[in-house]
Amino acid sequence: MRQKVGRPTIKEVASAAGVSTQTVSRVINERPDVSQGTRKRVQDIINQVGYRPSALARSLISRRSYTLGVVTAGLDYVGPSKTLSGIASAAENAGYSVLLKELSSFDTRDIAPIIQAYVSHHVDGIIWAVPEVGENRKWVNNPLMDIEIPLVYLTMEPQKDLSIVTIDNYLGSRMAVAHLVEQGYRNIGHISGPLDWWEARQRKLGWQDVLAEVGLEAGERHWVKGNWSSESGALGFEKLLEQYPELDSIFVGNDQMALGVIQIAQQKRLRIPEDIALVGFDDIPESAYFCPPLTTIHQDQYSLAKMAVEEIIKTIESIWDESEVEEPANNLTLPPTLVVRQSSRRCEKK
Amino acid sequence: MRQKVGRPTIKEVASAAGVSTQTVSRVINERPDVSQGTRKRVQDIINQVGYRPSALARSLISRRSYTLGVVTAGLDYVGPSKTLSGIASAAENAGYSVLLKELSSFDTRDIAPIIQAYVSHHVDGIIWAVPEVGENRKWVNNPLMDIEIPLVYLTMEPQKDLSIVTIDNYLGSRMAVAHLVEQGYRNIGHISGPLDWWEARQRKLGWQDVLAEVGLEAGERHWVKGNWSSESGALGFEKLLEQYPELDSIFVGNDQMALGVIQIAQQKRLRIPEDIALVGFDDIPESAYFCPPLTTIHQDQYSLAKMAVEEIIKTIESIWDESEVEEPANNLTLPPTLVVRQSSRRCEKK
DNA sequence: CTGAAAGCGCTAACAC
DNA sequence: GTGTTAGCGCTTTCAG
Repeated sequence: MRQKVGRPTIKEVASAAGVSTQTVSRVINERPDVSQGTRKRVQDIINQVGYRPSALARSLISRRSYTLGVVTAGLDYVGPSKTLSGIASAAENAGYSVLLKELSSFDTRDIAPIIQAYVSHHVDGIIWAVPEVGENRKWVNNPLMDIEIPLVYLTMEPQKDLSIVTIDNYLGSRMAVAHLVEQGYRNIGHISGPLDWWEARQRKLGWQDVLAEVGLEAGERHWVKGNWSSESGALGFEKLLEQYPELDSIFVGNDQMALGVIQIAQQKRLRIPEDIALVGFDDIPESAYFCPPLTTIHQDQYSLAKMAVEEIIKTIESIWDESEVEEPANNLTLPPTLVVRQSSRRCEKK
Repeated sequence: MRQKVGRPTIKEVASAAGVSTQTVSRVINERPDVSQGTRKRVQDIINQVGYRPSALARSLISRRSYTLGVVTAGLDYVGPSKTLSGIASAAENAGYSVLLKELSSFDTRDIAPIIQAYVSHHVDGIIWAVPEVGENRKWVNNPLMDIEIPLVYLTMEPQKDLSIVTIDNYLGSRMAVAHLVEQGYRNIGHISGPLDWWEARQRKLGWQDVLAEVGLEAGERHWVKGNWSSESGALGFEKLLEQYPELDSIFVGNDQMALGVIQIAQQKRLRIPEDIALVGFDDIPESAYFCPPLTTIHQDQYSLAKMAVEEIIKTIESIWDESEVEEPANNLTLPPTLVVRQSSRRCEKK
């Protein structure tokens, strides 16, 4: 017959120390109103039996779980996993646990079960760290979403009355294209990401706008659509070369696709940057070691994540501080930076 | 004065439906002993008020949380994040939540706080998805670890009485080197990962053993140490060229370092594979688009993760099935596969 | 089939 | 300083 041991409870500690459970509670919560002697005695027992207060029971009564629900998607991409990493460490530092949920697809529309699960777990806040794709944000202003739980979104179009933290993709794209213009390139093509992604649209728009502003062409034959993969970059480049033979440089929607471009360029004996200059987006670790090293736009997903966590915790705290002033929803936009490497340096065509 | 709204409780549902809380409980747990009429009436109220049973209260009483603690590290690496992705989806499918904790460094030795936090949260099991580095497994057989919680480890040296799920790095390495031998290469160097990593040691060992078995040299001057980064691969390659000039091929400990090798090779006008053949390890998505495409060893981290989750859930269930037979600790080892691309195809040196 | 009572592990609000 | 009483939201006896 197996003896039921289980973990020590506050009651056991109390009786072992000869005090009431209330006193033990005071000790573990570091309340001042316990005498030194009692405190030490209780603390000793606690260490001795390895007592850990039940977070469950505590959350149940205190109505706070110190837990954040975090929704991600595409953890096999560099961006999302880096973001998650930032969220996890920021939450940890703030004393919050992370209840993770990964969406099986980017454009999951039925988010009710997820929210409900989080409600059921009494999370104090939710971070929606999924990029905006297709209709996957349709629900944000739904009546269904009249949740009492603070919610912060990552990487979506800024919107009134919502807490959103995002990288400025449009600005990044402008920086990339402006750099090519400065370097003297005049026939600047674009390989975009899938246009149901908000980020892909922003990046394409930046390209169009900068070219328009300096009086260069950005028409239909000057760009092609990819799907973020290296393969689509390779295919896209071949197509672009056909429809835009004067092409002297490309702003590519992400680094993976740029890698595909590099491969085709090698096959066709096109030199980078002498024949075709290249700028990517994302600054994945490998991009510094492409042949040639890739000029790209660096996004600091880590800071982004930290800001999101700080934002949501601020909101949570404000609810509990009884400060009648509800924390207003904030839109925070982080600027990316340009990293210049060899793939875009101006070289005279021999 | 702020009205306390809060979420609906079982009590409210009960009184709204004119039944006792027990009956509501029976309905949400889909117990058979409720009449059709009552069931429907209760269910309607539930949907109407949007009632969700509290997972906290349930776990507290049922002593099961249907939650898995998952420990990772280095989510900015491809491997760990892919593994986490697999764990998240497998857990989801099995109806378990994931409480995530990311270690700030690989060789965290003081794991007590982590375990204690998980105990406090009543997790049903823990998946330790951190690679074995340095002394970071010292605690596994500690008395401190006399936790009642099932624990499954990923990616560490198989060990009796522990549940371990891992890729066979040694085998993968053997496959890589054997492939080079088959292709006719005879001066096969190695760039290893940091040797405090178990995986790096395994990969190096496979290289040594295969070479020894076929009567080729694998001495001190035939390998150098890297740290997984592309930069270290580049540096390592330069050093290796000096100390091992006859070098005709390299088995590199991971794909990132192989990328560094490729960069240096281009600078030195060494052709791959004509002058130097290359095999990597990991099969990161980019490796198919390196110049040239990289032959490498593919590890299926996703299946690995799935197996770990299945393993731990089996153990958890076995505890609750009162089946006096404790589930024995299992060591599962998954074979990787060789992916042949251009970087290792035998070409006659012109 | 349904309800009443007890209690999971803990803390808030009061007594003493 | 410390103990008592009540109860967080739910489920498990055990009556009816």
